[in-house]
Amino acid sequence: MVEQVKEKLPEHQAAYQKIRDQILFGDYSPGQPITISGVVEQTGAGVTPAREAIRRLCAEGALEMLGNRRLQVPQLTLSKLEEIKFARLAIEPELARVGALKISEKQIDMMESLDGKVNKAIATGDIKKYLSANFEFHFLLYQAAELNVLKEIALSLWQRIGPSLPIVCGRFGTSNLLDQHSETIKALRAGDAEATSVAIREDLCQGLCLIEQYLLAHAK
Amino acid sequence: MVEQVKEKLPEHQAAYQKIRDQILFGDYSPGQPITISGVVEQTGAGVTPAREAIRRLCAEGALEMLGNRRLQVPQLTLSKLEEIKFARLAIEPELARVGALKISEKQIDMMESLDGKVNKAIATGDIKKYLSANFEFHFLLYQAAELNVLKEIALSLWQRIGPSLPIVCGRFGTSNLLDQHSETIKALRAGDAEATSVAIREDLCQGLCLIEQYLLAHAK
DNA sequence: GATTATTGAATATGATCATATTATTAAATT
DNA sequence: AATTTAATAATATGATCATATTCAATAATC
Repeated sequence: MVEQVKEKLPEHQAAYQKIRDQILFGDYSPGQPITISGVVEQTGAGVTPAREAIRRLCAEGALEMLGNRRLQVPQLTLSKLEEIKFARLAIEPELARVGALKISEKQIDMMESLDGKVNKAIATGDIKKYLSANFEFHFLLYQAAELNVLKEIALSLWQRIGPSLPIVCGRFGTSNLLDQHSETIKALRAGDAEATSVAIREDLCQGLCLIEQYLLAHAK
Repeated sequence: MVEQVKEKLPEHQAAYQKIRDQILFGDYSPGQPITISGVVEQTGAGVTPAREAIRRLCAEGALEMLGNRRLQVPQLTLSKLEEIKFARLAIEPELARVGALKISEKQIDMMESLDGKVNKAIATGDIKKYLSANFEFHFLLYQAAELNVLKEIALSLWQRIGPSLPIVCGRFGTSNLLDQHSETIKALRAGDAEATSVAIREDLCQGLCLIEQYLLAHAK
């Protein structure tokens, strides 16, 4: 008998995902205050599930508890960015390497299609589309690696920079966002795991350097 | 860990810390089911704060949501351990290196004292004492690094192995736990950050290899 | 004028309850 | 005997409410 996949995920998970995506794709600004009632309104969840979602996001570094019972989207400082950079460069190339060993042709096709979306978003200057397509591009590869611990760490790190990306992009414009993904696709098609890892590393470096420049320019 | 000791921290934080410490120091077993009412009893918190604490622990990988509305302490598989090993060896030596640059004499004294507790616990075969003293030894150093993002990642990784440690120790006995900490203290006293990093790396490797051996021996 | 109290609004917090879901046990069917 | 079905108990879930805390604006004091 075919088991029916009933996807009725709990409110707290639905709320978590909704807010998380909003954070990842630039719907919130660094330093923006977050309230429970705000999350309740945004997600349609009850107060208790909303609180659960918030605690989870705090644990992942996507939100920040201020001590005085207040919540906010964290500010990205230069020193925090350096930590994130270190961790991402340690984790994500490994995810890419192992992902390359396990990914299927069909999934590579999907990545190529996502790469197209990325380019289109860059061309049209649609920042949110760019962010979501870029995210999906990377995490489709990471997902293939079947390394859930490392993938969770990577996700947490992405959540920490999400809110700053629209500001950085707005400053430099999407035109400066070169597409580094074709190298990745090429390496994947060739079945070259090491080259895939290097390509992803290059991609990360480029993006992180842009943010670095922005923060340097705006440091006092 | 070392949360800011506020006047009165919220129930959900107190509950989180209590359960987390129990997980870190081996009061729970891998695969053990966790219930909300159980957490309520353990912590004295209400249902809502208990749920918040649980969600946070899930986000940190200390607990696991089973899909069927059930919770458990995660099982440590060999493949998961390999991921954790990779991440810990990437993150913790860096925390040690930067910690060595910033740590004070007084704090080194404290670490030396903790090292004494570790040795004593090994001698007396007190596993829980060993686990907590060892944890404090490492995280005092990591705390000094003032790299909160990396420290949070490290903590999450420790939480994932915690439940398996009493079993491993019970199998091999505490007598096999050589003390690798004196090298760390020596390097810190000499102000040698690189040597500190190497010493911590060695310490991690030793511990991780023990767990690896155990899992290999018990894999089917 | 600057600092300190005070008030009220907004918000977080924690408890309680009704409902929905799941697991477990016992009974019934094949 | 093995499997399926039904009933029960345990548990998670989500809503509501009373209370406590904090912030912001105003008034009072120096």
